[in-house]
Amino acid sequence: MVKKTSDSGPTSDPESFARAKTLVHRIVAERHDRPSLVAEIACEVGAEIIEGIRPPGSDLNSVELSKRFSTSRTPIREALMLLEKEGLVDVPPRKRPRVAVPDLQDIREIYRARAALFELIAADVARSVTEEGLARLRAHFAEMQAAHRAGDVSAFVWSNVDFYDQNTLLANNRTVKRILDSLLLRTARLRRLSLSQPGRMARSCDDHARLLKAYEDRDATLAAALIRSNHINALAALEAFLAGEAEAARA
Amino acid sequence: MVKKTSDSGPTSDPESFARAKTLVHRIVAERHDRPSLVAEIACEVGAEIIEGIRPPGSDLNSVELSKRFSTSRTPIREALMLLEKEGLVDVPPRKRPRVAVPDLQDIREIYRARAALFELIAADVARSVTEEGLARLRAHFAEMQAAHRAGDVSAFVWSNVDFYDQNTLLANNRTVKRILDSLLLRTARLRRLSLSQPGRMARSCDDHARLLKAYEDRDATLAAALIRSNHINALAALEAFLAGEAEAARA
DNA sequence: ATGTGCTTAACTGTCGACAGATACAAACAC
DNA sequence: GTGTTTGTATCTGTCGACAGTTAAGCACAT
Repeated sequence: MVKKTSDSGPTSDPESFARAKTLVHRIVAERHDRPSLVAEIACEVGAEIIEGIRPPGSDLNSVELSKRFSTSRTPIREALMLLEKEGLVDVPPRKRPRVAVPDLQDIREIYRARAALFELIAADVARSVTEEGLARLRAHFAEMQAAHRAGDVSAFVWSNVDFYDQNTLLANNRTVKRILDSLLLRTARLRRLSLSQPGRMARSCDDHARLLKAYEDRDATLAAALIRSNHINALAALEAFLAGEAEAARA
Repeated sequence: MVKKTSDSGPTSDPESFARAKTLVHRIVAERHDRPSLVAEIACEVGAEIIEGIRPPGSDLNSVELSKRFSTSRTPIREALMLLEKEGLVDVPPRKRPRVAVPDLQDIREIYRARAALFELIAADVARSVTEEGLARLRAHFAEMQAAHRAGDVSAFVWSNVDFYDQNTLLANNRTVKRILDSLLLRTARLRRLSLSQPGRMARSCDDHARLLKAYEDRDATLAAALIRSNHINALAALEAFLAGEAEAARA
């Protein structure tokens, strides 16, 4: 059963949902130039997963979805396969598809893989970045700061996504971009949790300021080290949050 | 049209084809515990692509494939989507599916991404490897040496795949393993070309001997640096080969 | 020979239906 | 109250068909 976005909890508002949908579209429907039925379904359902409207482990009934989108089950199956490819959905053979349930090991692995790949592209960016590229990075950083001052976690998360997107764009590396996009999707729901911890946004702003400085100095080694530690910090914060949540659940 | 393996050129023999099929199966049908129609089709077609029986850019007619496998087009479409997910096939919307054509930039990106991720896991392996793990790595290395002495490029390639597989296994990192497997698939056809260059197998043996030594010494930093340079070397050799081939094509 | 427009055959996306597998629920045993 | 079996409703995998789109072939002009 799908909850309407109108009664969404603190994890989803219409604006954030729209951003989530755009993100899924960019990643999942990358090459689908024309509006495609399958892509539309995948984006909608994917955004619902990212925004927490469909919690991990919940059923993705293809009959129900086909009614909702007024199609047959064939496009639904394809859309679910697209989302499975991005790690958002589990489609075990002959069993009911479900929203993927990432465990702690998955999360650690994803953050570490992201760290390693961002190291690679940060070094490339530091070497080749133009003044225009720097300006774009600064703009996204400014958005992050503004969201921080406003205490708007959701806006902060999306500005942060934009910032890293700009990095992958500047590195001009399609393969790594694809992989990072996919990994991003799988942690999109968790990022907000991590950043909602007190002091986390401030810390993240500091980290990104230092990274920006390294880019300005064209210091590839430092940029790589910084972007790596940014991710390790984010992972630590997320682990702390999840540990606290597990504690709370026990009480 | 599908060529039979019996009239295959130097890029495919039945044994190598079987290995290729097993590889595709492991990656593409990872969680399909039961023998599945879709997985079977994907493995067969994927192996044909890797082995060069279906050259890059050739058509993958779903009607023809459905006749060949005696199924309807639905499982064929799913199998092609699985292979697209691994980068072996291009399925543009409303157009004919084709075998993917990796360009030079793709190849560079894939090798560099592989280098970055193998760096990550090599460090982990060096820190945590047991004597049993080392024994397995040595066994695969011995196979590589044997293939080198026998001048059997195909056997060398597959032993090399086993060696790296053992690395990802020892690192116990499912996420990175998945990514590396996927990247491996896309370059599987090219590895043989690279390694068929004179002196390349000898060089690769030397590189792997050093890596093994670093593991024995539990030297994470050195292991990471070595596995990285192994990949950079392999890329350089491949680029040299492709440049030579382009030259030959022009003449 | 080369390029251009039309015709037509072939292919893809989507559909509704059916067979077989799965998971839920109720009845039953302990 | 708990665990096990059985029955049933629901879901998935696959199919053949149809409509709309693509591209290959052919005639014709340059």
